[in-house]
Amino acid sequence: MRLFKSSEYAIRCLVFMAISECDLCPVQQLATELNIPFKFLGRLMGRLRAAGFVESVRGKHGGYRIAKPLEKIRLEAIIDTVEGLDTYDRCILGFDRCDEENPCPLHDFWKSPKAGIQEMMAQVTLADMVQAKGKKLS
Amino acid sequence: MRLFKSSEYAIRCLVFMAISECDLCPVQQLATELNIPFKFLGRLMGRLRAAGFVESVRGKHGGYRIAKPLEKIRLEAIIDTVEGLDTYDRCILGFDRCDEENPCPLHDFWKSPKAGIQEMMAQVTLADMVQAKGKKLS
DNA sequence: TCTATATTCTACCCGGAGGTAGACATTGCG
DNA sequence: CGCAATGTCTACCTCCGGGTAGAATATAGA
Repeated sequence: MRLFKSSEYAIRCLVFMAISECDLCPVQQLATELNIPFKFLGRLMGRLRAAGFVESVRGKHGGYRIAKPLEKIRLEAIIDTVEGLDTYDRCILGFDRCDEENPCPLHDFWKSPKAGIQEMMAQVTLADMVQAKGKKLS
Repeated sequence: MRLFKSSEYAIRCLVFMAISECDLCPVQQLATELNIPFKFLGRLMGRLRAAGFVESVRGKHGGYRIAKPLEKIRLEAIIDTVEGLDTYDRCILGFDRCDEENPCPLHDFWKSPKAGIQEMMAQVTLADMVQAKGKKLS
């Protein structure tokens, strides 16, 4: 079980920006502080911008800032934007049509753990992550 | 959250063999019945054999059969053999040292879902899967 | 206006999981 | 023996997530 590297990066950047004193964070700063490849992060931030999580200011002294209230940015939404949610709502054996009528051998055993993951992702917001006791970002 | 294709294949094959009337299952039969690439499955079965889950008989009328009591084959062990367990016991943000002393922003939220997955994998055995109400294998 | 610092866009490379092909080894059976 | 059916081994191909490089564009400030 692991997120895509891109999702990890996105979450760490959003938490960093939420905590940061600065208003605008240039990609260079995020990349350096969080130890993320600069060019790669540039593209990722563009996608977070397109999705409405952040807004950008171009040119000198530009950068990114969070564009919504922290409570309105759910973990689920971040992951959905970056990598999609389909892998978190599928049969653990990969079957397209695995349901109560025609379940795979792991269907019942997988139900509860899967629900746990989904519930967590649906409830936790950026505000929760910022208020959490842990702030390790690199 | 998803298993490697190889893990899905391994689980489906083991359940199929456990259910099957036949003693020996040739790879060709498994590949056809379960719709798995033949050559690919050949290699995978070799690894399941090396790990002791199945044993093989070469030559005409050969094939594979399960080599241990079904109750002694845990889901955890299958997955460990095929893809390793490290991705199921790590920080969800990918940090090497993320613990109670120095937790990441998701550490506390991730604890319970992660434990749910690990517990499920550690408890479910091949016998459980065979007895489950669901037997969808393709 | 010019320059430095930004974002943004496009093209390419790398490694690993999944998949394919073919040769080789082993064995039952006519 | 000789053939057919099987497992076993090695080499290669494909796709995609991750990562790199460079040019184009925008803008604050001297």
